[in-house]
Amino acid sequence: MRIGELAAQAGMSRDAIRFYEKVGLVAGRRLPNGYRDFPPETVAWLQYIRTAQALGFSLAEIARTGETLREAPDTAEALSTLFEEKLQVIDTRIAELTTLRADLATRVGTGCPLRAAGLPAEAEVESDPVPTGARRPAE
Amino acid sequence: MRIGELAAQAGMSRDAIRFYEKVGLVAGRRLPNGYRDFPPETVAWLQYIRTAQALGFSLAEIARTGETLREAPDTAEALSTLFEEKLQVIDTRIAELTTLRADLATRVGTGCPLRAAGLPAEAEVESDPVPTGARRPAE
DNA sequence: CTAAACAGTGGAGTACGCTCCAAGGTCAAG
DNA sequence: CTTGACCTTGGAGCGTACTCCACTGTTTAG
Repeated sequence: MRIGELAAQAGMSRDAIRFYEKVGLVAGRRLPNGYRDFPPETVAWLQYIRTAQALGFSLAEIARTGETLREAPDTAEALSTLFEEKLQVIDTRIAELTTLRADLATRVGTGCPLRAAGLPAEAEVESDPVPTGARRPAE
Repeated sequence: MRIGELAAQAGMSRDAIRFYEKVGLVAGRRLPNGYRDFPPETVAWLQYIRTAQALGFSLAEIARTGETLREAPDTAEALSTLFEEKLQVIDTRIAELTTLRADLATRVGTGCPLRAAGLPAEAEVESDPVPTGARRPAE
C-alpha cells in the first residue's frame, strides 16, 4: 500500500504520514522505485495514533507505546499491559475532569467569583486576541 | 499588585503573565513609573486560566470566554451560562474518554489487534523518536 | 550613595505537529 | 511520446505557548 492510499484510508495527509515516519511512529518498506510501501495494518495503527492524540497523548508518548510493544517478548501480553496503563491514565483524566466539573458546578450558583478579574478592559474587541488566527489541529 | 507578586501568587512566571497580557487574556493598569498594576482578582482569573488549560482549552478559547463575560449585560448570569457550557464540554470529554476506555478494555483480552501495524521496525532504539526531548506545558 | 531586587522592552529561540512548496523521478493510459 | 497522477526530497513557514536574554529604568535597603 502506497502513501496516497494509506493517507486516504487513515483520513490524514501524506505529509502527516511522512512526518510520522520521520519521527519513528510508522515504518514501511521501500519499493524498488523508492516509493514507500506500508502493510495494511498501518491503517489501524494510524487510527490508533489519531485516537490517542485526541485523548491528549503526545506523539512522543504514542511512540513510546510503539517501542515498548516492539521490544516486548510477548506482544499480546505487552499490549494488555499497555492498554491497562492507558486505562489508568484515562481514569485519572476522567477524575480530574469530574473534579473540575464539580468545581464549576459549585460556582454556577455563586454570584461573581471572577468579577472584573483583570479581564481585557475595553480595547480592540474585533481584533483577534491571539497574534494570528486560532486554529487547532485535532478535536 | 505588581507582576512579581501576581506571578508568585498565581504560580507562574512573569513572562507568562506578560504574554497573557499581550494576547489580551489579562489586563492591568500602569503605575506612573510604567510598572503593571493588577487587581487582586487577577490571581483567581489566572488560576482559572490554568485550570481551563489543563482541561484542554486553548488560550484563544479562554480569551473568548473572557470577552463574552466582558460584553455581557449581566455578568453573574453570563458566568453561570458560561460555566454551564463548560460543564457540557467537560461531560462530552468525559464521555469520549469513557468510550475509549471501553474500547481499550475490550482489546485488553484480545490477541494482537495492532500486530506489526507498521511499527518502527528495528532502528535506533536508544535515540529519541522525536527530534528533541519531549516536554509538555501543563498536566 | 550604592547595590540589589524589582520592573520594562524587544527580539530570539524552542518544542510540537504539522502544512506547503519547489524541483524532480516514476508510471500507466491514450 | 506526452500527459497527468502519483511519488520523492529538502526546506521553509506557521500557530500555540511560552522561555530566555540583553539592555535599561525604578525602587528600596543598608
